[in-house]
Amino acid sequence: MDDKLDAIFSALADPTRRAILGRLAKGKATVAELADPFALSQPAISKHLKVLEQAGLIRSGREANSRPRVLEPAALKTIADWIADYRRFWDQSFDRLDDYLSKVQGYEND
Amino acid sequence: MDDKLDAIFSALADPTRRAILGRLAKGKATVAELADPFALSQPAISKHLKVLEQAGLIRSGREANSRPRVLEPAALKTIADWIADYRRFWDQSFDRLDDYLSKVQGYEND
DNA sequence: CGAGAATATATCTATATGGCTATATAGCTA
DNA sequence: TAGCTATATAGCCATATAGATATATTCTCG
Repeated sequence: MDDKLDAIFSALADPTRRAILGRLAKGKATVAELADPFALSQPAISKHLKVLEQAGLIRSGREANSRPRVLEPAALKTIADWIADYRRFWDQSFDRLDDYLSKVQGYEND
Repeated sequence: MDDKLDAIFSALADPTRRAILGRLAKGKATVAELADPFALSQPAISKHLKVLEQAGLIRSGREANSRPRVLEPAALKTIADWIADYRRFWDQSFDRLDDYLSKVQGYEND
């Protein structure tokens, strides 16, 4: 798990890679599309994509000639869960809100 | 802001540093106390602390002979906010819950 | 099958990072 | 002030990372 967190945090510690995730949040994209906004070589982008994929933040597909990438939310959830343990430090109302919700359980939630 | 995120994510991409934050979540601690659980030299720990401090994740105090560290939650909130933009990708109920809360606003929240 | 398009891999270079040991600094306390 | 304690800084080494360019691979299409 530590290794997972290492890889995910490390992958996110780069503005290019975060921007790529931002783009993928709008939907599937090819390598060329992902590279377009940047003044970087295509291999540089491929390298960033490899880092993201190894961290589990994205996945590669296969579509004719191209290998489109999609977001893989599980990895983001992993670190969101990690951070959640610290939430009480900045969000005063968190404990009470959490408490409140656990009692309500009546709101629409499948 | 990108620089800030770079520094924070990068600081978190190390298990030793995350463990230090975990310890500080239980309260203020001296460098010696923070170093204790690890098989690392004192200078190595001091370096990690510097990284955490430059990322804004901790602060140094001054108490007689020692320089105790405390958690600085704002930096963690910064990345929690960043991740929040992706929450809808893994949390199906998020949109509706968010909607629900914005209507209630009557729960105890100062 | 041959050409072109999309992407990956290899190799090289420069810089960053994490660890160590040795040493410096700062504040108590006798 | 001298010495002890707590911590920081300097300098060194090994490895990792982010770029680049050149080249290889894999499909598609005529």
